[in-house]
Amino acid sequence: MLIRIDPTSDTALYDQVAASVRAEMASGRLAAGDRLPVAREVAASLAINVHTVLKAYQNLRDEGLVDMRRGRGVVVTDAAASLVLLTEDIRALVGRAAALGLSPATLAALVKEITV
Amino acid sequence: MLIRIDPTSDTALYDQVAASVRAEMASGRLAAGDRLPVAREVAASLAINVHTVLKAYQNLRDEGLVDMRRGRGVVVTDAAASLVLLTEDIRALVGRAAALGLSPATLAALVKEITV
DNA sequence: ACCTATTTGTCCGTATGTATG
DNA sequence: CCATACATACGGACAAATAGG
Repeated sequence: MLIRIDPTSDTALYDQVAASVRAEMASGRLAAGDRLPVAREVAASLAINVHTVLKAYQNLRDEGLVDMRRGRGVVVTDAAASLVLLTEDIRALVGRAAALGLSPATLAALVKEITV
Repeated sequence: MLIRIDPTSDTALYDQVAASVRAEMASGRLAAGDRLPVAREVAASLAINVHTVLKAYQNLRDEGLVDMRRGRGVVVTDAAASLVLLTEDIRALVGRAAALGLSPATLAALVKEITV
């Protein structure tokens, strides 16, 4: 499992960690049943706090992407599979946007605006 | 605003705080537009940590019951009004359960089971 | 049935950032 | 510019659930 963060980014660390995990799910490298690395180890390897990693994991749990249990760890749920399908749709959308001369960034802005 | 906790209870402190606020909303003592007491003061008066209160508040925000903004505080949303209505339904349900010889505790267990 | 290691859950304390008024 | 109050991140400690020997 590869989790990366950019300390210079202005997005919250726990959001970066969660996004990193989601990306792994979307790519299929993390599938249902797979276990996420132990929070404390992730924190150590990224040189951030355990609480920060746990908050990321808990957010993923709130999204239904993982199950968390004491002594058992964090396990990817079936919901992660739909992320893979969603990714294909997103890619297609980005492609259509690109064909229209719209960058992924502006597309993201549009999506965000509509979501809100 | 009255927020009470029972240190001897086995439910998490932040859950007790959140439940206390929800009760105020359900009773109508806290209505839309009202402001929740500052987290730091609540923590001080209950002799618990600010984070514990903030976590309770953040949970309430995730439920859509309050709005939280830096420098402005925590404000009750319109969604709180529906809590009042819901309370009436709950009371009615408890009444029907009681008529059937079921205690609120067993009713709660049933509700929980169905929810899950 | 017991014990131990693992791993998340909760709580505390502190510090700094940042939007609001 | 200043005070307020939540947001984020760090650090540490102990509890509780799970798994495995």
